[in-house]
Amino acid sequence: MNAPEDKTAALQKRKMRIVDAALTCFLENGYHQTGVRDIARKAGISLGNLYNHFPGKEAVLAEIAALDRQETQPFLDLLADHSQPEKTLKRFVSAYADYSAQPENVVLTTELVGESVHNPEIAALFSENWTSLVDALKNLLKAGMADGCFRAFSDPDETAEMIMDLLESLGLRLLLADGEKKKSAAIDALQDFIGHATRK
Amino acid sequence: MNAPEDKTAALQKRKMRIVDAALTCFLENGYHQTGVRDIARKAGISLGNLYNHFPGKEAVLAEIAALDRQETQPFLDLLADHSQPEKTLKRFVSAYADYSAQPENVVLTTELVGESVHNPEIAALFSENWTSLVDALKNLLKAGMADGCFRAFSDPDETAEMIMDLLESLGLRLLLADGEKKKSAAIDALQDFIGHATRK
DNA sequence: ATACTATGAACGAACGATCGTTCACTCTAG
DNA sequence: CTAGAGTGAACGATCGTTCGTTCATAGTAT
Repeated sequence: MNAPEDKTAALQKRKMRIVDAALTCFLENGYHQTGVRDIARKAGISLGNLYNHFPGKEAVLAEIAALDRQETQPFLDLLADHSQPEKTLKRFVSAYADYSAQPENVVLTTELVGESVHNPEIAALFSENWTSLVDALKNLLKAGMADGCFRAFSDPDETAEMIMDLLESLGLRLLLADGEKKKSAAIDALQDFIGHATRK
Repeated sequence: MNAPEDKTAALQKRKMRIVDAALTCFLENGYHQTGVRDIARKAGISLGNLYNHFPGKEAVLAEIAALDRQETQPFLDLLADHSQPEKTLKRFVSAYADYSAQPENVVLTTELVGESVHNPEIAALFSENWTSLVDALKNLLKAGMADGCFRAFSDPDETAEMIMDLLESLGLRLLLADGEKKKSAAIDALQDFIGHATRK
């Protein structure tokens, strides 16, 4: 076979296998309840070999948190469209609510937040994703203020953060209620609530 | 000394000492990072004696979650005043925001939520507190709709849950931002946001 | 082509620490 | 005398990490 890029690609594949396995474990049992052996077993590799790819357990979590950044890109793209701020906001809310309503995303976020409270390194990674979304949303709100389709927010940044809070909380609320019937009603109510809070 | 109520009272004191110690540990390092030995040491008792008062580590957390219910009582009282719903809502938001902005409350809630995701028993206790607050708030919103100071919410229950979400999220946001200057601005923006979302 | 060496992925036993829990025991108040 | 609060050693399990080893492959000198 050919050059070393074949090898490094294979290595990346292995790393991904480990990350996927770890993610599954963390979602099922939580970060602290998951042992390194659990991850290795689910990834189909040996315990020792895991340490050839990651310096330790926390590094695997950090990799997961870092990969999460890629997931936010589509939403950043969505928010970049300032031509019709009100429509863009509605579409963003709808899209992010769908994303946030997926149990796996809720559980991962919960795990990451819980770890962030006691672990600055994870907190930094987590805050990066958060800030980029809040910034993009804030800019959309400002654009909407400028062309008059939103009311004049005294603090667009805080407003953006509160809208993001509502979106993130939605998923957790649906998860802990575990009644399936509520999802669409909750999203409707959310659109309505944000609509009234932002209109002139 | 006198009757057995003296003894049971002393026992309760001990239990509280343990609960307090456990709470401190959980807040500092998280539930899973705290060992039973840490709790016993901080409570000033022996390891074995802790098991004379609690059947195990999880029971201590459950006790903390249960005690949390007492903290919500003042807010339930506050929300029971339906004479001027708009004023009551503002006062509730202000009071709960202050409560929620205290780091210890944020961290405890975070810990409890994180545990609830993987532990139905804790989830049940947590959901009890949550539901009582949401119900009281929902009733206030309905009263406000009836006498015309709020708009007609299509789903008052969802609205109440979203307002609670905003209040709970506020504390976490302030904690993770760890900039001290933002608190009053965040609360102002929150009042403004909720005000616009609920007015006619 | 053939032998030798170097590389590093892969492995699982083993390490020391710590986990939650149990237990046999002492001490003390009623 | 007795009930039970209080003690800390000890248990078996599991934790994250390290270690010595094997082995397939790549490169190189012959």
